Amino acid sequence: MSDSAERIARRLKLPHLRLTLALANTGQISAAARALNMSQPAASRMLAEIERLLGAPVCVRGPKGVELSETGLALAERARRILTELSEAGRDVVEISAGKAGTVYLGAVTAPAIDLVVPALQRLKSAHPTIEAHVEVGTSDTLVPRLLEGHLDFVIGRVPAHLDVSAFDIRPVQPEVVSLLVRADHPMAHESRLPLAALVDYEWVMQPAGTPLRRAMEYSFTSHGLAMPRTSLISTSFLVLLSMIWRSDAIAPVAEEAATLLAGERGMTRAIAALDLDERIEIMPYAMITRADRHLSPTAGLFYAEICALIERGRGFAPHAARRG
DNA sequence: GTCAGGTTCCGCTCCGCTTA
DNA sequence: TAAGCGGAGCGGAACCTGAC
Repeated sequence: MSDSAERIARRLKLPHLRLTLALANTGQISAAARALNMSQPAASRMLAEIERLLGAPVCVRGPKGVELSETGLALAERARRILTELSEAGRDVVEISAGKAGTVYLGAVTAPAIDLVVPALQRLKSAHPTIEAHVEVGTSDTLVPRLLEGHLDFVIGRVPAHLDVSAFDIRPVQPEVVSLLVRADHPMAHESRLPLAALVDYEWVMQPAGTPLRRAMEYSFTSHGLAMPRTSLISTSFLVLLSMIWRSDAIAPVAEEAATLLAGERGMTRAIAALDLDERIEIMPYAMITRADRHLSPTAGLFYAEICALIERGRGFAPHAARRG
């Protein structure tokens, strides 16, 4: 490390980082000051001190507020990570000193949320009754950025193509299989070994373009030389999807686990059925994803290990699994 | 001219260090 | 251990700047 970098590292304080981050979030010195419970002049002085220390402007002053400079943006990004780490450290200390499991924040795409997260929580609850899981279910495009921002401990999903995979520890699980849901009295509900070609004239409920499930369906149709069927509704909401197929002849592709939960032999409803396709449609494998530069909290580690154990026992990791160190 | 937002100046309080 | 000193941090008031 150079002398000037060493000098900056030695003199930069946590309030400096908090202010830089607050400036990034609010775009105003006065608003940042309010957010940090300090006066605006004090924040202004602290900002000048940071700029003196760095030897570069942190932000560009304007009549309606401030805009972070390149230096400011870089510092704010570091500040976000450092303050998140500190918050995580606090959580670790509380959990360890209390001698009990605390809270885990995780994200999952639909299938593993049903098939892995819920059973893992049930198993952990017997040994750790105080454990609490905050589960965000969504698409990988929304979940993985939240992992990077420090809002989630880990994600069960896929790393979006635009993100650098070296930022993550990735442990692939086996591929997801697609099921097609319809209402129970749908004209095709009782047909067996249906070819895709028999379904192209119906309306479909799809996930947004670019999502793995949508791409798997697009690939299946085009590989059979079929045109994509008419999409009447695009939604990531499972409830909206169910409402649509329940009220119409629409067909909705979902993860097999979700279909089993709803329409399986011991499923939750008799109003929904899964079509019997004559082929197996697979989505690219999802994975256990953690941030490469961050250790899991004790509780998150416990949850992660329980899910891995479930996978090992019941399903198995994909052959090319990359084990965490 | 008015308003919103930032800077500067001044004084107060708190805290750590030094010294008797 | 207590008193004195100096620096850091903060708030209030006044002032500056640019947009409308």
